[in-house]
Amino acid sequence: MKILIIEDEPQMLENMRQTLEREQYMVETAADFKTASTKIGVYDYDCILLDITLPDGNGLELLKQLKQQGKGDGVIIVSAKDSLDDRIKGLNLGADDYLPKPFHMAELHARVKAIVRRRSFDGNKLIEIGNVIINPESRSVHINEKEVTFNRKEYDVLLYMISNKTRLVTKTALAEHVWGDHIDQADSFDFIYSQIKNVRKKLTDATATIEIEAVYGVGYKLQVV
Amino acid sequence: MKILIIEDEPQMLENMRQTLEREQYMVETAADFKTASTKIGVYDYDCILLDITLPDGNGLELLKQLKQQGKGDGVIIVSAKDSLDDRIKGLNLGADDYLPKPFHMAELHARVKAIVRRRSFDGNKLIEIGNVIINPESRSVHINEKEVTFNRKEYDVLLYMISNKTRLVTKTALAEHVWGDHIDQADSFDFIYSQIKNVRKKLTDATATIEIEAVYGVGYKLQVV
DNA sequence: CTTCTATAATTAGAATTTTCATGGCACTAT
DNA sequence: ATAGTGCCATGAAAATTCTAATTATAGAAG
Repeated sequence: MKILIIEDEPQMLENMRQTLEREQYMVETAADFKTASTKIGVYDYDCILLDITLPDGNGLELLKQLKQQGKGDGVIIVSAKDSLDDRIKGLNLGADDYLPKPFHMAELHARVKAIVRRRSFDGNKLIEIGNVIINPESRSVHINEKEVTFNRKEYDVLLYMISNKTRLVTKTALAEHVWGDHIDQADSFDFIYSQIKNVRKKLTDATATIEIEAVYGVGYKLQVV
Repeated sequence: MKILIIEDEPQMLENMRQTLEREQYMVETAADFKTASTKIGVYDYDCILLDITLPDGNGLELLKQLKQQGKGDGVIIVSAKDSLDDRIKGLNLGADDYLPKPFHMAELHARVKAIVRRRSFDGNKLIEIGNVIINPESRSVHINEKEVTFNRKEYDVLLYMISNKTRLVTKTALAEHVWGDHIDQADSFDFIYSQIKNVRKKLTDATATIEIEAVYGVGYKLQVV
């Protein structure tokens, strides 16, 4: 279950991220209009949390754009100004829900849950590539019918790679998604190398039919062999 | 067994809470439409006591909404105005029972008990995993044909783990279901560790064929051995 | 085409940090 | 008083990051 949070206030963003990550959602973030737009262009999200006031544009504008691209499903508008006007505008533009700030984190969780459930009744879907099967609900990985245990970061890395199929995954994307706020300014990606190594080992040890291939200078790509 | 009381009159609310807590129910409360809606979005309740007159909306409206979400089971409407009209409306909307104010607390207890028993698979049935058998109605646990006594929290933990079979249970989920809103920001999960410790001890002392396995960094999982 | 160079990636193992288990104690509500 | 529960201190275990040495890669220079 993949969620994009678009929010420019760092503290707020972090709270939201933590709340949702605790519930095992895959969270990605964007702090401005532009990054949000590009991310949505590349990935599909099950739910998008959209702050209206962004440094480089208006959230409603973005929503309009998304609707045109057919990517505007599962959008929850988050806004400081609970003006009836904005609310109506947002819902008219096709937002699925409207959440006025300030709100309790439980409230956030509730709204997201509602949207996600409404959109997909497949709480129990398995992700399968090659002979690798992931069950997100139990956080378990099966390779060749056998269960293989991955610890947290390893699992996150694998899941992220797999959910991007054979698309190229940049190291920054990987870092941002799996490590979140921990990255300061891409000083070094050593911690990624470590985890990639472990994941690869576990994959080959279990003779998986997928492998993680490095793309020099950019990142990694999944390869089905 | 988790119950939500939706009631805006503080004194009444307190009375109801005390009555039901005495009977070992896990009680949560909401004083208005909005918080009620939020809570139901996040948690699952075995029974919902719904006052019709709320400060920020009509209880029947909430019921309608719940039914649409598929969360409208086990609802008992509590209302001061015993108008035939409201009663019929409520039951037509799919409420399971209707309790006119004023009522005796014993009456409340009886109705709740009836609903809980009627609707749940746990009402009369036994839950069995490995050599562990739980009778939810009497809150008793049998392991290897022998009765083992679990304290309230211990029992709740065990029941929640078992009702999730071998699914992964995150610590937040456990906290929410067993401790309810007692925890605000879950800075530490020490209270979970304590109870897990006790439950494990009782399980192994009685040579149960199930065990609670920690999933590092995430939560717990039940294992049948 | 080959060699060179700077940068990137891999790897193993050490160091650190996080998470979990456990026993005992203190508080609370019977 | 007594049992249940949460809190704390401690230690153990596991996961993650860091370090440093090694190898691979792309592109420039010869």
